Amino acid sequence: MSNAPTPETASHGADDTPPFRYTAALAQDIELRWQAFWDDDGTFETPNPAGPLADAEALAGRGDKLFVLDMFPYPSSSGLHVGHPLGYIGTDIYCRFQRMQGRNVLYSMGFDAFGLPAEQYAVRTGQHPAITTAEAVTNYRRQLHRLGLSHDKRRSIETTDPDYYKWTQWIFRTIFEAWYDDAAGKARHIDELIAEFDAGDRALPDGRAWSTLSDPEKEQVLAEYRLAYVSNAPVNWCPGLGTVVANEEVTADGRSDRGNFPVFKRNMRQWMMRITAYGDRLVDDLDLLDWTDAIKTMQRNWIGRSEGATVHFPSAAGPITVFTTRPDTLFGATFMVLAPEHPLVDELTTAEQAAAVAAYREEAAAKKEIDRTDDTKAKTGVATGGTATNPVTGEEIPVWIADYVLMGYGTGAIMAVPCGDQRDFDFARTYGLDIPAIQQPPAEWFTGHDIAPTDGADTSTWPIAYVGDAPYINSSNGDGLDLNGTSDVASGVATTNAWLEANGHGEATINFKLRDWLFSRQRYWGEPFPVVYDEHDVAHVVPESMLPVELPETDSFSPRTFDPDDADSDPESPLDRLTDWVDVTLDLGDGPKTYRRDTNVMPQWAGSCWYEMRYLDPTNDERFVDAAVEEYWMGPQTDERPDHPGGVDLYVGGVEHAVLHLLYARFWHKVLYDLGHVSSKEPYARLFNQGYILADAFKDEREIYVDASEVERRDDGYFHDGKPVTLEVGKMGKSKLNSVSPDEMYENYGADTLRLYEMAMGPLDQSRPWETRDVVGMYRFLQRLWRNAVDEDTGALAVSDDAPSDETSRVLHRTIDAVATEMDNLRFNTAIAKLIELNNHVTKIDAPPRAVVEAMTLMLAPLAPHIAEELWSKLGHEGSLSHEPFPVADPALLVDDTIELPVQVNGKVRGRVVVAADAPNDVIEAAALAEENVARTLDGAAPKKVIVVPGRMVNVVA
RNA sequence: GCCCGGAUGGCGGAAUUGGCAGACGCGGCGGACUCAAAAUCCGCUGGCCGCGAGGUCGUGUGGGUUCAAGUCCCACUCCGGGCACCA
Repeated sequence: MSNAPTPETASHGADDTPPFRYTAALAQDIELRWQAFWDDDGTFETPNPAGPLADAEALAGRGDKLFVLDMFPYPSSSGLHVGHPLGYIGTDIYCRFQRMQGRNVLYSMGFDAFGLPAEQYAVRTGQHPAITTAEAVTNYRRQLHRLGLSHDKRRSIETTDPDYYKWTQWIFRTIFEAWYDDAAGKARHIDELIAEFDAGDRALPDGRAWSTLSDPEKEQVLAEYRLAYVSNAPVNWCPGLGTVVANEEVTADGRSDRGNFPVFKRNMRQWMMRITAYGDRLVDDLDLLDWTDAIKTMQRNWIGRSEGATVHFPSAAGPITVFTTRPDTLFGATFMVLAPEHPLVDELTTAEQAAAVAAYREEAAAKKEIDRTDDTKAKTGVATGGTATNPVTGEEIPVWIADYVLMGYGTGAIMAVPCGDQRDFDFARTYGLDIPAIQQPPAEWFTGHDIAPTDGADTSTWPIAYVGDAPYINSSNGDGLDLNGTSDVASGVATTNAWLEANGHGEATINFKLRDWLFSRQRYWGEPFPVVYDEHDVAHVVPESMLPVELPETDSFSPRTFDPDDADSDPESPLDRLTDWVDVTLDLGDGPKTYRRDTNVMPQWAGSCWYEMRYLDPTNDERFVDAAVEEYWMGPQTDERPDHPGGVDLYVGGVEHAVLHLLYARFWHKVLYDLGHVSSKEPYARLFNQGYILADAFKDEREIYVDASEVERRDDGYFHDGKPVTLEVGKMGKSKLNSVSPDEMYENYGADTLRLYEMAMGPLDQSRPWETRDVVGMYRFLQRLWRNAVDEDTGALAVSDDAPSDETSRVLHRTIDAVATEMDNLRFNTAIAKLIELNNHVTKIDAPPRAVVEAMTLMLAPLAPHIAEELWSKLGHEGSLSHEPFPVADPALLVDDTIELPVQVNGKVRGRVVVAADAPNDVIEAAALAEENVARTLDGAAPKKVIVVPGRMVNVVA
């Protein structure tokens, strides 16, 4: 370990500022020196148990492992604003604190550098995305480094680096070569499936004999099983962007979320990922995760698992199939509603209704999805004139069409149970359809709605549908199905499902809202697929030895865009034009042959689906991560919890990734787990969502943002250039002209002040508004703390070797106790407040005792590491304090001999008494009643009751 | 429409299982230093009444439980986020 750096000279602030005052200039001097020291010293390099970064000796000196991860940034050309590093500062403090607790902490940072924004920026400026991305990454690295984050820089990655995306492609290859074995409940290698087909142990779904199939036919069959497959699925074609966008990238009104261009549905050959195979496990394993209930709920809702039944209603046009979560209510199904686009509508429609149906379908087709699904509008529909047979009652029920039923969801048809569903009830009342009761509502329900109780099927007086548990009535068909009298929905569902299955009318079904993941993009700036097609158009993944498939150089990286309204245009990827690259001769095991490369690239999510694992073993060129290294850092902590799934110990990031990123990463991780490549079942054991930094933004009368830094506050409002402007609070961002750069803060206050300010603003998980003028508070705190230890005129240490007073010791140890607890729980705002209190106490001491200053310096170190290192060095210590033990509170100093208790009379504080900490209740009571103001308030009246809460307070009930 | 959060001084926020509301910071006021200002330092700072001792009101609104409610329960208002007729 090298020696601590020495300051060159005293810094100089304003004319008569003492030369060794903690000014912004001195802070900068200190910060740059210590950042250089940490780099040279390798202070934050973390040893691995195996592989290139293994260091057995260093590892032996460390305690338990801790893997802390930030959601890595997408480097934009405009650089960081002070909102970006909020979470990074939090994780850095936590890591520094845990290092001082002896943990072996892995903490690094990478860059998610592929993606459409870089490509679009490059298109706008005419520069290659590789160049603009590299510049943005360099700027981000500088800004983050200047913040003093304790990253292990050897472990940093960029998703655009071929050495990184080689393994992204390898994982794609692995997923392509896998299938989901429902019986085993896990993914297996595709060769095992082929072996089963070859041996005749598994039949083809369509009954053909495997041995009679040609190779391309076999490949077609296998594509039905593979976890990555090409599908001729409907996609969202956006001619204005020249690319296909995912469902989740389309806004509610059917436009692209980037650029706001129209989006059209069209069919296209696309790579898909079979994430739906993991629907159950993605839901069930949420129970193993230390995430907030809010995020878990969002994932559950997105996956949308609902258990119910598929039911077939016979009709003249063939069976109409619906999915229902409430098959137990089939006896109340008195009509059906189909989407206007449903393929059976034509056949069901009678001659009399043909004109009305045609008109309605035309009307529905012209509506946007948002209008069709607008809940505030009245439901419309028309009868087809056709009927279907309710399979449990045998009754003919009318079939309607209505635009609120969407072809894209479920089967595009529903059964309507008007007595138990408000939407169906409204529809039935509007169009005069039958509403027989199938449950007997309780008496209170009738009185609650001011109507006379009815029984039997009559619902004519009901104002609304009855939704709730109640005994079934009219729910028996004399053919083996009888629910009458039962009031338990679960058993009603189970009984009905069994009957449907036994009689061939349907079966129990689990339905997911989750769809397979559209995994290809017609763009340039992404990972190329490691896929080639042969003369039969069969996809082959290239062997591992041919990875990475590098993104070819080109100057024409823009997607070809079209008239945004031209729905009939054909997508063309930038890679399509590079024929030298597309047409390739390879030997895939049966001699050199000509192939055509896949010209799609992967979506931005790909690189972020596994990046945490590359931090573990960034230079490994044999494997994406060494197995022993993965197990050390991410293996299940079964000693902590028997069902611990493994994964990152703490993952911090914004709630905007609650669904997509987290779900995709979990899916990839589970595939890798099933195939034995990782020991952890889940990538992120604990998730913490940080808040956002908000900032005032101002709009002028044209509704255009004005530069927030130029706005003047007056008593009568806000003004820009003398004109009134309106205030709008929101996320900080370049487009709102309210960004504050960290560079500005480094220059005016220093990184330590910025770190403290961001943490002191409020709890880490809460959004809070930025106020530049408040930053000075933390700057003053550091100045006072510095002055307590250092003579501002000479720069010499100004501590005494005296033992601290009893009072000071108690304050110190109470602070140690509180700060350690608060830091361990990520409550840095209150940890800072406790340190300020201690420092304010120390300020009152002439020459503060060394023991107090040393402990205070160590406690400050995670929060404001540079000034702490400098003080530690001035206190005569060699090297960095980063691995010094965090101070430990002496329990004896946490308890006082005497305590002051508030005394209430009827709940209002009337006085205070000082008693021995271990005083018995009757002594406390006597003291309380004797207190002057208490006695006066009681005015001689005898108290009815006295409540003594030991150590807390006394309440006298008069 | 449904679901999930949230609402505390002029501002950001603090407050174990219900137990002294307003820690800490900003701002404001007063003072020290200075020719003066800035910076820095010290003190005060929820509203109202009172010379004071003290009293009184007070955690979005209205009820309730309790010796005691920011905290628990019921109803409501507003703000933020998520979902979108999910069958």
